[in-house]
Amino acid sequence: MGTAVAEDRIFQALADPSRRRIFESLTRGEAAVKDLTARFDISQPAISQHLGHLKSAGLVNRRRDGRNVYYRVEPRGMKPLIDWIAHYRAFWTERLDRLERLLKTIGEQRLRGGT
Amino acid sequence: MGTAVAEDRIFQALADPSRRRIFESLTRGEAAVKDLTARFDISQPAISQHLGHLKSAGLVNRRRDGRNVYYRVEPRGMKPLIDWIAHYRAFWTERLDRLERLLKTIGEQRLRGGT
DNA sequence: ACAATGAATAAGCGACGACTTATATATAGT
DNA sequence: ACTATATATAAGTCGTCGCTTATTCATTGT
Repeated sequence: MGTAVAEDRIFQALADPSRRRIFESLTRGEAAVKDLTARFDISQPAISQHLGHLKSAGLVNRRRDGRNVYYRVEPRGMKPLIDWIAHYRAFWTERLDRLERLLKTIGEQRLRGGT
Repeated sequence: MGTAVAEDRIFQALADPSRRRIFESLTRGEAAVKDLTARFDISQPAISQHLGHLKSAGLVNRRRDGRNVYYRVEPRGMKPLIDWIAHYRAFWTERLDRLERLLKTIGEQRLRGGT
């Protein structure tokens, strides 16, 4: 029953706005903790904790360089999320197509003076 | 600064495992609250609350039929999430491609007896 | 009008999570 | 060895969240 899956940690990691902003910031390039601390208005420990969550979710990687620790996005980290969505992609597109057809049909009926 | 965006509610809605299971269940077809209450091991109010969250996140719709209230997935609801991911798609694919090339290169080096 | 069924809301509780400050660890430079 | 800088961890606080039970609202049938 305790089937904790990959998308679990990812959704949780990205659910917090501050953490998502940090993550988005990292997509624009590798950054050290001090950089992020300067960029955002929360304490350095808070930044480190967020990075810890992102890391254990597989979304970022660490690299040490002297006193600095640089974090960068792990591109493969997003895969489980993409897969989760893709699992229902057929559903989404099918439904969206059906909706478009429906709206089109209704539009045509209205033009013809139908209900 | 309080820029609460669409993906905010979506990520939050999908972050909870129970709620995500309910949502996934709905992707397999429309269902009434009583159906979901029978399907899952949590109380009816809990189900209704989860559905409320999913609804206000734009992920599901309501339809009343007599005493029953049927919920169904709103296909367009996923769009903000897909867009959010797609916004970095160039990033992901670029990085993934580079990674693949790198791994390939390393593999070739190893075959040639390199480090 | 009444009873029965289905769903939503109210209120409260316990756990978890996102912060904080304080402290520990690691590295660099003198 | 000492000091300064960068990061991580510890401990505690406060709000939020997911759940429960109790109740209310809505609809149907007799």
